[in-house]
Amino acid sequence: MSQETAHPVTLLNEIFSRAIVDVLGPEHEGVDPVIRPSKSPEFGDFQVNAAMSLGKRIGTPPRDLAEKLVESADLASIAETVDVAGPGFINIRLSETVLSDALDGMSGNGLGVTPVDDPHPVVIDLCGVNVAKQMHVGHLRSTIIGDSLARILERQGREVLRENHLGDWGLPIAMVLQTLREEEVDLEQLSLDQLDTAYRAAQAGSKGDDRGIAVVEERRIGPHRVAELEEQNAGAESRRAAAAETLVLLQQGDERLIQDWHRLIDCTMRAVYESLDLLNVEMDESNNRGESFYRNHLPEVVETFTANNLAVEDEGALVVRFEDRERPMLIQKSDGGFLYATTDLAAIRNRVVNENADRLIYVVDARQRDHFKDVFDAAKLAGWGTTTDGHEVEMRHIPFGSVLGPDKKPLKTRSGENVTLASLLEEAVARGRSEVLRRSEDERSPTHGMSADELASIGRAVGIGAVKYADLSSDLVRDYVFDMDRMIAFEGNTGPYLQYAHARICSILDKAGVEEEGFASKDLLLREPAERLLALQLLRYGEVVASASSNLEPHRICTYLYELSELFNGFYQQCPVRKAESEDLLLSRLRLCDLTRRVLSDGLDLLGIAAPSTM
RNA sequence: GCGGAUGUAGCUCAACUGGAUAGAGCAUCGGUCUACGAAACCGAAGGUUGCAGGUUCGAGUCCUGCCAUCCGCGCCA
Repeated sequence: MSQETAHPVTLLNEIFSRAIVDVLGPEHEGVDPVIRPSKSPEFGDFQVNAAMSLGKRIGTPPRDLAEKLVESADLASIAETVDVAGPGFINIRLSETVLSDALDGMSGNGLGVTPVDDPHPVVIDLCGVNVAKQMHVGHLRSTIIGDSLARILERQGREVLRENHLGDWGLPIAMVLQTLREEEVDLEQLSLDQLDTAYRAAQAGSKGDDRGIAVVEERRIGPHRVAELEEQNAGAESRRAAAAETLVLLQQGDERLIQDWHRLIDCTMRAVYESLDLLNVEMDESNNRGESFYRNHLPEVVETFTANNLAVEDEGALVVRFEDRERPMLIQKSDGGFLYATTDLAAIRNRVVNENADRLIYVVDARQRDHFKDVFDAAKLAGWGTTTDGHEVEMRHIPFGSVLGPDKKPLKTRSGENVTLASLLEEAVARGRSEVLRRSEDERSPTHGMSADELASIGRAVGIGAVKYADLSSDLVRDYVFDMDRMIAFEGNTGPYLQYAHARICSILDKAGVEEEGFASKDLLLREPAERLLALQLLRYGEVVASASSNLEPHRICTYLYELSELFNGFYQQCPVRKAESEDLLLSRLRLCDLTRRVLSDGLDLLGIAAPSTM
């Protein structure tokens, strides 16, 4: 790549790194010049912030140092203006050619996204379906955040393994099987509703547990309450005993029970795949890596800990202790049974040792922070913090907040039950469709006269896109209030706003009637402020994807795309494309439109959001 | 009790990891179309960044102490 087609930030980094060494000496080799986009167009295109922190460290007034750097830096061929301002900011306005050449470079080069060269796969643990339980809003977040992170990493060329850590084994499943048998449900005709009922019956039956009594006793609540719970407990105990027997049979591979178990999974997963499909998330059976997958690995995992004195017995159970905290982690119960921590450890071992992954990402709600801290630390103690070829493994829990209702409490239905994912998506699709339909009734709308099928499909993309965008567009750890009216709005920082900008560009390009070859190699003219601002924003795309990837924060892409859409709309307002005053300007602006369209479409794809060409 | 997260305009959220006058969008008020798609654009108004200290040229961002809300804390997952 010649110097002329390099990215402006790359150019400025090189020039100012050299200037820093020239002015301050070779010991300042590799110091970051801190190049940033300018905060405001009045300051130019880019600012260099290094003079201030450096000046302080070496005892030179920052402004003087900034002057010296500017003197030493060879900017004549690329900059229009260079100024030192304020306490020591260096403001730079680049020449039109540097910008247009850089756009040329990004246009033919993956839109400026630089590939990451790492042969290790990345594992992303997402979705987390419980068999026999319908998906709810928590699964929504885990699934679409995880899917977006996967897309971002894949976009950089990394191999990503999406793993759905199914809750498909153990006592809870045995209890459901037991309940279904008692109620003589025909498993061949098993419906999701029946399964749901059985799950809740099983839960209710076993949950009048000891903990309830402990709490009641602790708080010195009346003895009648204790007696009540004890009575419940008696029933629960007998149910648990029955379930435990069922579990033993299941573990021994009882043929009929295994067959029932498969039916249970099929019934649950059919609905799961339907929702995933609607969400535009690509996952199928091959992504299932649940508890049953690891069930035979658990004794070995525990063995690794005991053999290395990493686990000790405590009140009959096996616990791992950590130096920096009181709280131990249980890996085996006093009755010999294993816990979810054990399964998570088995998964880490498999992902590192067998799949050779060097990055493990867990998209699980924020309440499990402590759990993952423990599991990661324990895995490192066991030696699974390094791949077999010696790379350090990065284990990251991506904690996300809860979805709240209008009352700011976790989202529930009016009757107090969890909102199912299916019902939520159904509402999103219905809202998207009605919005699209309503606007298509306007004779001047490009969607006017489209077939019902086409409108329905666009409406689906709008509704689902709205929900996904709302979920991904703010800092993940924060709770957010689910408000369909705000999400589906076409104004403001929403999915539909971005989709609209995209559709509008498609329409211009379509109506211009010029094929891509007609403008692909034409000169980009960036004379108008709006053209220049749009160009600068387009040039940031690669860096934004890189930052979303290293921080694992999809909302950075959302903010960027929103700003891009705003700048495009400003450009659209001020710069006629089809009615441009000359042929050269027409072609140049078509190129800007096309580049913007490609970045919008690529960015929305990283979020897993469809970009219809008409809406 | 211990540990963790969050707190920014009336509301919903940003702030490129310590940089210039803390930015957007809703909502409110006022301007732009016989439309390159007005589902858009431009403008006005709105702030002691929970509180109090500290670190330095410079703090929403780092440190200390409080306050409020939420979450977690050994044989559930």
